[in-house]
Amino acid sequence: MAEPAPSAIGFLPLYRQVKDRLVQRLLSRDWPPGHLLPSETELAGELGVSQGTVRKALDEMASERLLVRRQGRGTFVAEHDEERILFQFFKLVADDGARVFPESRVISVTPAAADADDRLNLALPEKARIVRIRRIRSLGGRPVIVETITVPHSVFPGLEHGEIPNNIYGLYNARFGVTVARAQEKLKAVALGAEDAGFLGASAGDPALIIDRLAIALDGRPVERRLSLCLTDGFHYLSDLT
Amino acid sequence: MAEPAPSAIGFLPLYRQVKDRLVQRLLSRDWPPGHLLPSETELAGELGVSQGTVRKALDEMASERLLVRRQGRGTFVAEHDEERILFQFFKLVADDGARVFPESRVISVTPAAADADDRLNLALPEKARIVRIRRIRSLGGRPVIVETITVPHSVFPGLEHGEIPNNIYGLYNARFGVTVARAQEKLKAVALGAEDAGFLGASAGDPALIIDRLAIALDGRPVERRLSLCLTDGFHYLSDLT
DNA sequence: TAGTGGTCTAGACCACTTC
DNA sequence: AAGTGGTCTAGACCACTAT
Repeated sequence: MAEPAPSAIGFLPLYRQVKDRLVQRLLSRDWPPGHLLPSETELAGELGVSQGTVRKALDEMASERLLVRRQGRGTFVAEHDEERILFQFFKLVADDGARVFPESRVISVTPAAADADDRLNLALPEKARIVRIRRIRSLGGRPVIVETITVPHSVFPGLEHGEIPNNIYGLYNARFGVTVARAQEKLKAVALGAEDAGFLGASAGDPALIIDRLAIALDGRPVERRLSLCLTDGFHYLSDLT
Repeated sequence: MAEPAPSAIGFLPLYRQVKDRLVQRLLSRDWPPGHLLPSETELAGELGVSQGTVRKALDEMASERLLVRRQGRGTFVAEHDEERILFQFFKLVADDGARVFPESRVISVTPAAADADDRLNLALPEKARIVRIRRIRSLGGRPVIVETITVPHSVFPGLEHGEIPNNIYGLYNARFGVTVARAQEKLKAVALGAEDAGFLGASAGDPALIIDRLAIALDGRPVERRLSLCLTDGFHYLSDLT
């Protein structure tokens, strides 16, 4: 690690090599969520680099929300608690600005064969199996979201057996060792169909926001596709352009 | 600047003080967009701090897109060119992923008194004047957005006289010295009204995405409110959750 | 070749938390 | 008082750009 370690594809700084090694330890669950990492000085000693180089790697991982740094206490592996979900992944906010974590009522959990659309989005091979979860989510007691989650059976084997908790990313993490690191959402306005309108206590043809999310795991794999059909009277999708 | 400079409200690191001074020079137009800043070493000498401290201030400003750093060339003041607008502020993307800068056809430019809603959003006093711009924007030749822009007359005096270019943030910058630094967007799904449907070649009642943007200038003032009514067949709003 | 930003090091001290 | 991350410094060398 003391060597410059030139790479065929340009130049890879030492702090990036350090970061890659630390990410590996997250992937291997060597350091599970909530775990306290060794101090910068200890890591520097272990890896044979200076404390400043370790620092740069840790700072970059913290900026990607993989770690949480707390002065005086230490550096911790980030957790998928409700607060993180609420701010990083749940963008629907009441018009008065209040952020509320939605409650969920599961409608169905169905194993099935992946169709062409699923295979394309989740990068799955022919004949792959998926699990589809359908649930209604409520904000302040009012049903406002019809959610359809599609995940590869290979990534979450046996997901269809057992409870589906409200915070499903916490389950992915705890039961399957899969950490959702980031996501991409595509939004459109659509007219509600009869069935969805029924779930939401609205009328067929009413406008609704459809959020098409693809969630990416720590290792870069797409691990979940989620379609959310949302009523937006009283709520809005909040997007910060920074 | 060599003093720790303790503050009544906690502790303000030296690099933040340096950053504040550099931001002031941007605000004062001492360094206009596109300008090449002095090198890190020169700035460090001028300000009486180490090069590493200047570096940290510049890095933070670059991460906020106020500056652009280019190895071997220098550090430049960011510009509001089309490319930046396209990636930072224009989130509507063709379904095949192509990013296209929209063309604009101005419908009206109207000075008026600010209503209660305008005053609330733009933090304006009673009896303030505003200018309202209405235009139709097209993607690939097809009209898909009805845009209503509301700006304080006090911030952009005389805006109503003269051409409204397609890239209006470039105009704010060049003609009025106002740099839009960030924005917040609130999205809802709505049913199209008859007039808007006419502009877009759609039918009244069709679902549309409404984007309610508040743009914030470099100094933190809200300087523009923009309502965009968008058709989303063939296009979507792209949001990255990182 | 000269100048810029980017990386890396070593060491000092500060602010915050815990014991 | 001890340990952590956060700041600041000084200096060396590397990668990239322009001339």
